[in-house]
Amino acid sequence: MIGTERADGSGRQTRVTIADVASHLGVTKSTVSRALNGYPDIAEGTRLRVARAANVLGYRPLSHAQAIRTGRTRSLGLVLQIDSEDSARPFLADFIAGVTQAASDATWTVTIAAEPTEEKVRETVSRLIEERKADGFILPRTLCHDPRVELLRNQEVAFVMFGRTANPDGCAWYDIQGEDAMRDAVKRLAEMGHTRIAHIPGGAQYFYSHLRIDGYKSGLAGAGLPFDPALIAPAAMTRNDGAQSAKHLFHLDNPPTAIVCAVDRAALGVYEAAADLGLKVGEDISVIAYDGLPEGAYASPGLTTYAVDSHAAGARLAELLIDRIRGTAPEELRELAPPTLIERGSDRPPTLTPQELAQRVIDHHSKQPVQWEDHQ
Amino acid sequence: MIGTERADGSGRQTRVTIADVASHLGVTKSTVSRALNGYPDIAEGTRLRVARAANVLGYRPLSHAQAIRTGRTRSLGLVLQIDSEDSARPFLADFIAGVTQAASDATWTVTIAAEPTEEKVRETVSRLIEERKADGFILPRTLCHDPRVELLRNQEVAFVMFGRTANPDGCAWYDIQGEDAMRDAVKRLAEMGHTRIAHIPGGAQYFYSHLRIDGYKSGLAGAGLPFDPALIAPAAMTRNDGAQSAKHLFHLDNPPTAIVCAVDRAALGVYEAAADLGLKVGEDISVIAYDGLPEGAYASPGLTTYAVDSHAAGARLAELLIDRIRGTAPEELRELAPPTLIERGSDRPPTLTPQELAQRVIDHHSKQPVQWEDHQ
DNA sequence: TCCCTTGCCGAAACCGGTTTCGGGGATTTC
DNA sequence: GAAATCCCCGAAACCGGTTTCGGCAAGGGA
Repeated sequence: MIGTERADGSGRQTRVTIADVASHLGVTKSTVSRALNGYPDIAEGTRLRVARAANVLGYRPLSHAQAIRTGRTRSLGLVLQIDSEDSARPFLADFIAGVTQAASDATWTVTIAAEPTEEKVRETVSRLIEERKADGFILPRTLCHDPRVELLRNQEVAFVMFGRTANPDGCAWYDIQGEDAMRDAVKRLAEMGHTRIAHIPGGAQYFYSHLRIDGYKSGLAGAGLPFDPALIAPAAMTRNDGAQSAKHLFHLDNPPTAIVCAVDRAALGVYEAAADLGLKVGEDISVIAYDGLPEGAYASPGLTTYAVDSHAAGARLAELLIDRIRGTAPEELRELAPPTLIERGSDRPPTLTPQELAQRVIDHHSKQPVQWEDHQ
Repeated sequence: MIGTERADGSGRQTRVTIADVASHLGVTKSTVSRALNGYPDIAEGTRLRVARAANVLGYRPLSHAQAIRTGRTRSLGLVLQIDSEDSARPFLADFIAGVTQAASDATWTVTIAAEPTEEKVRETVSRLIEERKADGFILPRTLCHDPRVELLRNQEVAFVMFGRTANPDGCAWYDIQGEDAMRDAVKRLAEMGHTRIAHIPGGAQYFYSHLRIDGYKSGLAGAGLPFDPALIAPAAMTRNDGAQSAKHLFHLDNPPTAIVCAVDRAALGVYEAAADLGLKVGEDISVIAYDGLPEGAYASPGLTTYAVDSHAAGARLAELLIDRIRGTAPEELRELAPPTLIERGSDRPPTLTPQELAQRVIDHHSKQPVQWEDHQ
């Protein structure tokens, strides 16, 4: 008769089932179920009585008992790729907090996994689908041609991307307009008086890298500056690679006095390369980047950068995915958000012409032994 | 008759159920279930045939269908507390990777949530228990008196702690011996010639802070140095607090020439305070800390610290929790691991006596306007 | 007054597994 | 040779929900 009290013999409590609230009201399970799930063929009064009784008795539907019939677990899948070295680390806590809090608010949960390689990520996604541990997936760091997207499209499993991709068919997404950030950065530097503005892009496999290059170019066009392919450095996703790319730029015959980086980490490498050549960031050379890593604030001078709100992104992605799982068309679930500029000290009007800068680099080498390949 | 092929009318694939593999072999569902779950009353030959058929047909039991009867979801719960400001961020990626990879290897999954406050953490844990979304929980950052532990003990839900706690009844744990790290740090500094060695502890609510203070004291005792309560600074968990605590120490009449910090972040604050007073870390003042944050490597000089392997910790915690859920007694699931020293440049033999150091601080103030309360 | 809707809810099947119960056949025991 | 065991496995109940189907009563139209 009861449910919330102790079990028959053991000391363990037995949970309140839908049958308990049904018998408590003198109706059947089916009525309770339909009332709670908003079916239209339930009288308003009944719906209220059921809701109240469920609340009073402390009834919580067992999601996996529901799942057996509905096929839905009310769970979002999040499979991260975490390689041993520096990856999306600093974002992660905020991003996860955003995703899980939005999920919590809708009484959904998040099933998370992390794998070191792209292939293992796919395997894990497959396993989660097969075991129905997740009703849909959030895909961070989307690639131009993303095998995860292929997989999920084929299996007809719902997903949303953090970022855009080459083939948008059937894709829902949330993304920050990194291209606008790059455009604004160039504009900003041009207005300060810089005329030679370089770009260090991110890895070509990421779709955003291409968008940001486009943004860089349109920034040049907007400022009336010519586009010089030599000013697009080799891609850099890490501090070390950023340093290499920066050295490459500094040793150009006609070097840039400002560098716009696709990612903060590369910009921190620019600091390193500048220091090695006796150049001061924020004086001899200006830098603007993108991401909003905390390290940028501790660098000296502080790194001017466009920050992304990872918490908000995660939260919005969770909401979009829930909508997607509930049947909203992917075309209606595409959102872009602007980045926000954090002004610090790394971008200033130029103090040197490109020629003077080139001379400084040459002078530096004549004073010191060349240390070109030290960051092997 | 079949299952792996297309459904009746739709184009969607229908999954392989236990009934499919049963009819494929001409046995009943119950036989298949018992064979797969290792029941003793199944003939060895039958067990093999079932296993092979399941494999060939690609049968994967639906964990939530099992859960409805067994009450187990094969899912580990991980509820993090992430406050807006700096928390355990850098560890997090590695830790999560460790937990999820170990869970994956056992074909378990991880249900994650993050909440900003202690209270909301408890609410979420309760919800996950009520909805049976997790069979047990991993508790990071255990407090001396941890309400989460109370909750789980009362509900008789399995859990393992990352860290120890005041009342170990019914607790399983994995922890790094931070007390040994503090002891060794003091020993190391004493052997270098330091005689005034201070300690900046972590927050008193964390059990590890007390352990580390004990380690610090036993290090002093081991080196034959007297314990001076004045050398235990106010607790500090952040850079700013660390700077305050360090200033407090530097302004002592008989200041320390070396500081052992319970956490890296506080040590980075020591750098700040030292710089403000014109003191050089690694020369005028030595610092050793604990955590192994990446920021420590970028500091100048590099911070000597004891690092914890978060990935290994997460992985081991997942394994312990699975054992715990399967019924192993908590007393048998308690493990301690040693931290590993990362030697960088922040600890050196003393170049100043405490008296000389005190004089340097006084001289500094006479040269510059006092800026005592600038980090408000 | 009668018939046909419409609104609301009960009865029962169903989802995909697990577990209890019992029974048939082979083997052992006396 | 009959009875008692033991080894396997089938039949069916069960877990806690959802969903289909159908029926009863009230309301509406002729």
